[in-house]
Amino acid sequence: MRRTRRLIQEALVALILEKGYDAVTVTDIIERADVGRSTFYAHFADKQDVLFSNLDQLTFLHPAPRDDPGELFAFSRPMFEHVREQERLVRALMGRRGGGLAHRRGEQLLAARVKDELIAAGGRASAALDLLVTCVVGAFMGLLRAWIDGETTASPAELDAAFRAAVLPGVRAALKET
Amino acid sequence: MRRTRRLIQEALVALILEKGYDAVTVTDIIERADVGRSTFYAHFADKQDVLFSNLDQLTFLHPAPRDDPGELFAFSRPMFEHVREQERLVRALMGRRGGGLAHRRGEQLLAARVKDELIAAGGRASAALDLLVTCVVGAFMGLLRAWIDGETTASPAELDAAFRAAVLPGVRAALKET
DNA sequence: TGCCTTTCCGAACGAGGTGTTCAGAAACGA
DNA sequence: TCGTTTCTGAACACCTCGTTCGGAAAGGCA
Repeated sequence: MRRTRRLIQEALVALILEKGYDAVTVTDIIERADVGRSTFYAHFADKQDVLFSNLDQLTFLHPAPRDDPGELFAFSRPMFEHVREQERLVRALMGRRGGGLAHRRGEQLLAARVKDELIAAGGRASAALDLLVTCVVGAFMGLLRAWIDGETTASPAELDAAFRAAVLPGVRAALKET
Repeated sequence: MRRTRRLIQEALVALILEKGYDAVTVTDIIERADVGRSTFYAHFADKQDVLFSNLDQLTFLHPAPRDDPGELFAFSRPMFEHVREQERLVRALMGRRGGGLAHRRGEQLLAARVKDELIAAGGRASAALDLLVTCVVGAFMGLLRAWIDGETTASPAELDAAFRAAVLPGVRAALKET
């Protein structure tokens, strides 16, 4: 049943926020969800499976594509806003407490997007461009995790501004050289 | 004995490179090190303790301080070079296989250093500066991990160049505004 | 209502990991 | 040679995992 799946997913999210992903055991989950042990394994392969099953619900990972092809990194602000709206779920899945697994998924999706934008803006695919993408993604994910882990209380607008200010000058300079 | 400690540390490094940190068990370690179980617990509290005990040997985490106060982020190139020299140990401790624990230590040390440099270069301590620091550290650690995990084969000089090109324009602009 | 199918329950199991304890062996220094 | 430090490895209680299985509960359908 779909209800059972949801109970298990929500139990894991709640427990991650309390103890951190690594400390949560399957036994914890089934007790919290009030579900039989065999029922758990009928729906999910293991703990990680539950974690990933929550990932689809993170709307900020699937932002609206290129509305305005003129502006670079237009995803930034909406993403930070989505993150704030889904604060609870994001904190559980993407922060330090989440064990880093979901974080890597986010990095990969973002890297693909950033690379697309840079190429669309005139960059040529090359090893140097990949390094630039890595820097941009690193900066963005750094800000994201700082906010998720409560190291900053900045608003989405401020995070967006900091990201653009830090990264856009270097990116523009790199694109002009091509 | 110091020899025993070293045997255990080296066993963990070797095993991380083979299986990844999470998959390594204490039993694995003592078998590889050819050491009694009780001996292990006489020297280390647990697996994580062994991991952290290796951290002091990472020379790139303790770079020579501010030789030339004029140049921003002078640590970058020497760090990438140190990383290459200690490739094996760095791969085990700082890469994805290392479980991310040591990676966070590196982030913290680097963040403190970057913040110091920015303030020495005329930046004023503020929330905005902290966000900038986060971006810079994110970019650097992103490059570092990309190299560690074999996503790029760039040389230390190339990594350094990519880091500076991506980050310095934004940093200079931010410093001028103050 | 009665029947049948799907779903869930929870106890039990074996396998494997953890960290501790302890008596004895080995190495070492004086 | 003697005494101290260090290591050994078996045994321990405890926890977690993922599976199995008989039976209970829920739900559709006639």
